[in-house]
This record gives sequence, structure tokens and C-alpha cells, in this order.
Amino acid sequence: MDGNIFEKILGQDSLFIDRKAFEHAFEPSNLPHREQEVDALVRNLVDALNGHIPSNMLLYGVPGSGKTVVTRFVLSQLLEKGNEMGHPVQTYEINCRNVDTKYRVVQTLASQLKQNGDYLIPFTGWPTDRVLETLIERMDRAGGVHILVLDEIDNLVAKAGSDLLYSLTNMNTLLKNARCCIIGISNDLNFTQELDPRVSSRLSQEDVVFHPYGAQEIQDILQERVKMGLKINSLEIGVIPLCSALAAQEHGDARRALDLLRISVQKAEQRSQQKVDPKHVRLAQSQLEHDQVTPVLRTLPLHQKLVLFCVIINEENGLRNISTGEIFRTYSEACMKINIEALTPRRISTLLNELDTLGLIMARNVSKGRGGRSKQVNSAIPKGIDSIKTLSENEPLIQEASQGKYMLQGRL
DNA sequence: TGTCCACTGGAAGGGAGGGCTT
DNA sequence: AAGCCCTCCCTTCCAGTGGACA
Repeated sequence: MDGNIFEKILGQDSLFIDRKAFEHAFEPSNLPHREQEVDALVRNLVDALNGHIPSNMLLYGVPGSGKTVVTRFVLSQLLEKGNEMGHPVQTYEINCRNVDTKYRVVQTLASQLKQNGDYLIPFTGWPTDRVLETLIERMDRAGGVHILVLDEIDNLVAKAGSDLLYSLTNMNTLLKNARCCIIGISNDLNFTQELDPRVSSRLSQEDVVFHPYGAQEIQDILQERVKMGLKINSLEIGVIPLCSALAAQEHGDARRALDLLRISVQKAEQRSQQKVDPKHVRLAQSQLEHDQVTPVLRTLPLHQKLVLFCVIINEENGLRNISTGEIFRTYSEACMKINIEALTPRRISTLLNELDTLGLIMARNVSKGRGGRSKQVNSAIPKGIDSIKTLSENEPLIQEASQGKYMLQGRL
């Protein structure tokens, strides 16, 4: 072979000028169509600079509607101004999807305030109250205004209840030398209904709703990023509208649009083409679907995989709208075949709900009169993904069960 | 109109596994 | 080592239920 294998690709002209412009973590200096929301945050948070405590806020909106990016943008400006004016402001951002228990949230916050000589708080072990006390001590020591951003806060409430939020919203009464303010970010508009009323009144002193972006608005966002990130004239007409339209279908998710565009450009580059055309967008769309689903499939726990596997097997045999009972029977049989103990029907019901939340199945409750009440389940995995193969990877038991799928088919 | 099916989903709690404190 | 605390996964128990059917 001539030359180094990297040379060919390295030497290739890229259509990107700055790939970062399309990354999720990118923080643009201009946020089109979010002026009102920025304004709402600024009007509230300005209190931190006046020596007052800003109201707690709740930001609502579908994924990719700019909640996090707007918050980060405003907070970075606030930090800057705070430093300039000599009003110390501390900000914390916690994603409650990853950090989803009372203990862990408090531990994460307190750890961020750790200084030399402070205890290292273990990730489990201490009584939560003690961690909370430590947090309050450290906040007081740091002084100033502390702004806690709890992203995907609905997740936290679903798993850990209102207890933590009660403690957090109560902190101002315990702090002597510092003040704190909470910004909750939620994808779910109805989540305050699950909160303790005392908590919800304290937490949602100010609500800001982020409406989903429309196709036209997404186009504007893309245009902006294209200016920064791509060479001039690298897109065929129609690429941006197509990306926007596809993303608008996905509940107006701007992140999705950026991903689509970024991958489309990569697809064109891989084919050594000078311009991105709508064909590349279609390719990107199917890759995105694939990339979203397969890691989820791979990392499901064994029983979760088995349940999903049973849904798929049934579907491959032409059955739609499968009931919980049917799934449970297929599942029990599969467990028997691979010689593991089956979980209870109650547990399977929960697992089905979880699969539904993950978007891997569509489950709806229906009543068939005397036939009883049950779920109707269908797979929601995009076509073109070999789900059984993916489920079987590194999972010999599933492989074994899938080899017996014709036996399973027999009883259906 | 009431019955009754096949579940649903809440509540409580067990127990294993991680870790800390005394 | 014994006694806690916290989380995760799971079971057991059970009241509740939408709607076809007698």
C-alpha cells in the first residue's frame, strides 16, 4: 500500500469549518426565537446581582426546545457580571436523569464545593441529612448566591418524590451567609401535579414555557449554525428545509435537526461529494434512528431484553396488539427453555411500562369487556434494525432463546 | 343493570449489595 | 464486628376498573 492509511482522509477537503457549531454542548452567542425566554430568566436572576434572592423557577418544554441552552447562556452572563460587580454567584447544573436520588443530588452539590481539607463525601453510606448539613455548611462558607439548575427535574420527582425538593427549597431558612435559588427544567408540563403542594408553590414561583420550535424557526437556527460551521455553498437547496421538517415532526426538537444536518454533511464527505443533498439527509435520518436505538437495546437488563424479545417474536409471527398475558406466557416459556427463573406478572407489567417509556414498544391500556383489561403492545423499533441480533449480542441466553423461536412460535 | 374477566398499578416490604461509623 | 444508611430489584397483596355480555 502506498503511504500512510490516514493520509487519504486527512488530505481530504472538509465541508466543515467548525464542527463544534453542530455539537449539543455548543453554546451559541445568539439564540434565535428565544428572546422572551432569555428575558424572563434575566429579569428574575438580576436579583442575584442586587443582593436579593431570585425566585425559584420552573422551565418547561419538549426536548430540544432550548431550555438548557438558554439557561446556560443566561447563567454564564450572570457569572461574568457577578464577578465584574464583586457579587459572588455560584452555579450548579445537575442532570437528574443521571443523578436521580436525594442522596446523590445533595452529594454532588456538596462535592462541587469541596475545598482542600474537606471530607470526601462517599457516593453512598452517610445519612442523607448529614450530607445536607455539609452542603449547607459549605454554601455558607462560600457565601453569595447559589443557583442550582436541576435539569430533567421530573425524573427526580418520579423516582425520589418531593422530599429532596422540599429540603432544597427550604435551604434559605437554614443558610446564614448565603442564599440559594433553584431552577428546575422539565420536559413534562404536568409534573407539578405530582409534587407536594408546599413544594410546588415554592418551586414554581416563576414558570417559563418553552414552546416547541416550528419548522421555520428550526430553519433559522440551522442557518445560523451553517454560517459558523460550514463552507459557503456546501448545501443543495432543500437540505435545510428537509432537516427542519423532519425535526419539526419530532416535536420541534432543534437538537435533532442539528444532528441530522451534521450527519448529512458527514455522509456527503464520506462519498467525496462537494455538496450535501437531500439524499444524504435521508441517510442521516436512518442512521440516527439506528444509533439511538441500538445502544439502548444492547444495555437492557436480561429480563427486559427477554420481554422485548417476546414482543418481537410474536410480531414476527404476524401477531399485533399482543396482550400482557400473551407476553407473559411467551416469556415464561422462554425462561423455562433457557433454564432461568421467570419474574412475576406484576414485575413484567412494570418492565413493559419501562420499555414503553424508552420508546421501544407502544403499549396502551384497553378493555376487552369480559375479556378483561390489559395492555395492547406493539414493537416501536424502527424497521431496518435487526433487533433480535442486537439483543443477542453478548447475551448467550438470548441467543439460546432465539434459537428456540420456532418452538415458541408453536404455542402461539 | 349487574357481573365478571384479566389485568393494572399502588403500597409495603424483603433482601442483596454498596458503603460508613463506632 | 455489629449496627447503620441508601439503592436497586423484586415479590406479595390487593383494591380498582372499562366495557362486552348475560
